[in-house]
Amino acid sequence: MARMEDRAAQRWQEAWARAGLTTAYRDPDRAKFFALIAYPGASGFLHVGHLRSYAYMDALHRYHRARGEAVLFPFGLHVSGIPTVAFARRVKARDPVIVQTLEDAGVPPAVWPTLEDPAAAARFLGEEYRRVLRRIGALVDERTYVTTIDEDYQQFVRWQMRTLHAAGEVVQGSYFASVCPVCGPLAVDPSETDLERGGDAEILRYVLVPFRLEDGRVLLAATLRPETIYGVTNLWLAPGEELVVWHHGSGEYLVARPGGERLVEQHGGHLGHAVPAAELVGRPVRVPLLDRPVPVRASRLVDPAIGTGVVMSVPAHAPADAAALAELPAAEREGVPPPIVLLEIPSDAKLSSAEGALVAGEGTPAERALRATGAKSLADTVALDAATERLYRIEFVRGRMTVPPLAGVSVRDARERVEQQLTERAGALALQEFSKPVICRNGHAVVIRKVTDQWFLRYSDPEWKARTRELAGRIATWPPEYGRELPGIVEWFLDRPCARKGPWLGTPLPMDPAWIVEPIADSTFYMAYFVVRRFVSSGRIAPGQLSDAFFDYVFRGQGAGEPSVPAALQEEVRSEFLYWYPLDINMGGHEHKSVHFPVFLFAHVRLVEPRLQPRQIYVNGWITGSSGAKLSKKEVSSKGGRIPPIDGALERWGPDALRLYYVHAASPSADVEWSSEAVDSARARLDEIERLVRESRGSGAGPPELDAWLLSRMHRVLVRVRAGFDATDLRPVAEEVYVGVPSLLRRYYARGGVPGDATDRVGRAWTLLLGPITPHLAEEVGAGRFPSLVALERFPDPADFAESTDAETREEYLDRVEADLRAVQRSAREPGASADVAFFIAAPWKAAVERWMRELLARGETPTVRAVMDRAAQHAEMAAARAAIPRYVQRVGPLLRSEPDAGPPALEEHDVLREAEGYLARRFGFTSVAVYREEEAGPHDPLGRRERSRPGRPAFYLLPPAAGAAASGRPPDR
RNA sequence: GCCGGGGUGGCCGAGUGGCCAAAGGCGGCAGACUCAAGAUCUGCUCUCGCAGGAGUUCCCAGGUUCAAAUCCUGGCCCCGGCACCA
Repeated sequence: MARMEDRAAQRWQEAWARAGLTTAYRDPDRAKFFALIAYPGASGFLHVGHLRSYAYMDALHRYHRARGEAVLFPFGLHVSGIPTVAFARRVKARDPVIVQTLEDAGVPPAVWPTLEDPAAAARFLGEEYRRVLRRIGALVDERTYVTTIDEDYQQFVRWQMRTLHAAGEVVQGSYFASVCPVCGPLAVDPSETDLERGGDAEILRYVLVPFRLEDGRVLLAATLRPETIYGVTNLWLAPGEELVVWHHGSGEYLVARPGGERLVEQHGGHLGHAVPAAELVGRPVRVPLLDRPVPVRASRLVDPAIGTGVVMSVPAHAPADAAALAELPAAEREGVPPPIVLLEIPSDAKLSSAEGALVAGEGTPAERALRATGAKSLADTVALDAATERLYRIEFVRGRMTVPPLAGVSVRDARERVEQQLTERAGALALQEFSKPVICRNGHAVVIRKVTDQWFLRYSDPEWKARTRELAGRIATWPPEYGRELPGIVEWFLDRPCARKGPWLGTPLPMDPAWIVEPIADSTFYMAYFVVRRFVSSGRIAPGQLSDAFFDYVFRGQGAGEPSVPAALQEEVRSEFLYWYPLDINMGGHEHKSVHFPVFLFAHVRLVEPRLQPRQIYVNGWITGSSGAKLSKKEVSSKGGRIPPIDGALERWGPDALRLYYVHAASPSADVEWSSEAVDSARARLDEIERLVRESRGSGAGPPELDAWLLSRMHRVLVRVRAGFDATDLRPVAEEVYVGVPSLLRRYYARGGVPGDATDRVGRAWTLLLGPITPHLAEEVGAGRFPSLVALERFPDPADFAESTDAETREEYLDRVEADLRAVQRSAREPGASADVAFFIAAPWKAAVERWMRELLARGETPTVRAVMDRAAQHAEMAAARAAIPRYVQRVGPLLRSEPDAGPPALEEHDVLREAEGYLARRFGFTSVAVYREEEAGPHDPLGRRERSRPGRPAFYLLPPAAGAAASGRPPDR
């Protein structure tokens, strides 16, 4: 069945394409809507998670089209950088995970070898993505399709880089890049597309402090806390370690070999002969800045692979140093000065209880931390690491220096100052290092190398930044919180490398073609290029004609344009650009919040005039796996995976159930854990809706008041649906269209309505409402009801459906009555067993009394019995009720406060209930329904229930069935 | 530490002063339909109550108010980013 439906879906998709919906056109008489999804990267096959944003975006485009706007929904593929190269490499290696996805996607093994070439893989994946988008019914403009390695796109990127360069925003400087000494530069990235492991490594920045031996050679100690120089009591080397001499300038530095190699990468120089640690242990070195002698000692705490293999010992503040000293034989401890406390936590610092426990008690901070965490020796690595991490953190955030030159200075500031002094006066150096080993795909250790001619985009440029921050502060965002964050992100944005050297896909940097423009930098302004691309793909402009002059003219209105392009054509492109721009929405996942979206704003600020700046950024959540993490390839698999691959999902549920699921599952910016069950239920809901829409056609005639109610409610549905779409908030839209309307119709039928003119009108409008989110279903149920395609129809207008306050008031009143009946039935011993009901409509005086009481409340007075009675005395018609008023005032008084001040409904309760008798009998299984006015109900109300009646809330008396009839327990039915 | 969010019923998730014991969904229970199952439909799903009511709830503790999930103060905890740090 699913397969059949899938075929039907395909038929509609073809019909849309034939109707020209996959080609945008400009219409100067109409408003336009231009919105897109941030380029997906071509790293493999799409899975069900990727389609969420497309479902959203397509629904928005379809809505805007139905509102009569010209829409442009472009699609292109980002293949720059490493992911596509990595994909091709994994195909070549026949990586089992990749092989599985190839099989799932139905790619015949004969094709696999062609995917071993990155450019071919990129083209292949692009076609694959387009096929999937068609299959879910997304109406993307076919002529915009482009990949970032197409010749015309590269022309565009070259223009962009040259323009930024000319504006002084592309500069060269030095940079520490991650490099495999064998394979070349690569990206250290958690996705590890290029790495075997270590993708989550961070780059640490050590300060290398020179400690001079009496013979002039220097031990270079690596530290992350240079301010602790004031507390150094000795140096540590690893026992048995072999140091090497690093010759740099005129100096001879002693360091462990791994650190020496890093130093050569980052500072040059060369490594000389080896020096055993044993030769150095016991000798004195001088602490720079302080010129104080301290001894060298050996301890197993030192890992020669980390830093320089030379460690400053600060036993007062480093738990590990304290533990190491304690392990030293007494003889060796001789000559090591006592711990020096160099900072303290001010007594008035606000500490959490955990922090307080760590720094409480006697002894040095390190001793206290050891005590608090229970770390006994260097062997307790877990406890020791905890002690170190927690103490460092508290001291850094809260600590104040106590040693003379810096007394009172915060540790944060002291660190900066000490580093500066060490660098200027003592010749300290910096060393960058990964926090954990990083291994490339070919098994080599990755290093950090200093690159002196790195190309940067100068995002720190104050003028550029200021203008971008201004845009960031006013651009619309979804969710709105992101808009509050965005200016800060822009503010802190640093210069970014914008090109790399390496075997990557992308555009050579025009100023220096040995460099490839980096993947973030080549996709900041491409939204504009989509407009031009439509002329290239239709053959009207050749890639070779896309000169700088052409782009200057089209995007910036500068110069005379490209001579080889006819002026009229060039003018057409320019108008087209000015028509579609500014971009209405750029939509992308969280991962774009701190990089892509900011640089997208930067680029626009620099390249186009203010009126063309983008209007909205839309951050959508992910579909996540069971752990809440992004879907992994392992989870998405036909074999053993919990989540079906895309084609499988489309076959199983059809495109619309998926689309509804995406839109309805959660707030768009929230992550949602994938749930097949939820898609099942979306599927079931659509089946029910299809039935209801089909049933809505008929020739019956229902009660006219009921029809009025239905149409009036539909009016409100339309108002809310349009508001939701206009605010790009689709979840409430889905709520109305897929939950609200069905329950509306069900209620209509239950109340005695029949398919006829009213339901037909609702059915037609509803079909149109279904269009944006579930377009295939809309076409199915719309066939024969509309002249051609539903997708070509105008969105329904609330004005087409008359509001009727009377009708709605009446139904609300009945709702209220039903709720009361149910409440009583619920609390009764035998629920649902009532046989007869008698209603008592409140006497008219009650409405007057309630009105008076409200007036008193409104004046801030308490509605006392006396006040009401005084007033009643002036009204002759109230005389008969005098005895009942006090009790009524007392009962109703407290209730009025919490009830809305709407007053009693404007309707004739008696008539409404009489008309609803049949309905209530069916609904509650009553054998008879009677309605009386309170003042004439005496004989029918042996228990005096009629007194309970209030205006708008009739009292009633439920009569249990006669003993014999009770057993039947006739259930309610519609 | 800074910036931005957040803590709601078995679960997900709406809700920012008053028909809120709190939408909707999921899950659960009961019934209708069915030979049966599924689907669908109806009702219920904090506690108590043989009459439409009462009690106690929206992380915790205070406060403002006639009225607080919603506002204020303090606390605990969680998430994202940056910074910082092993």
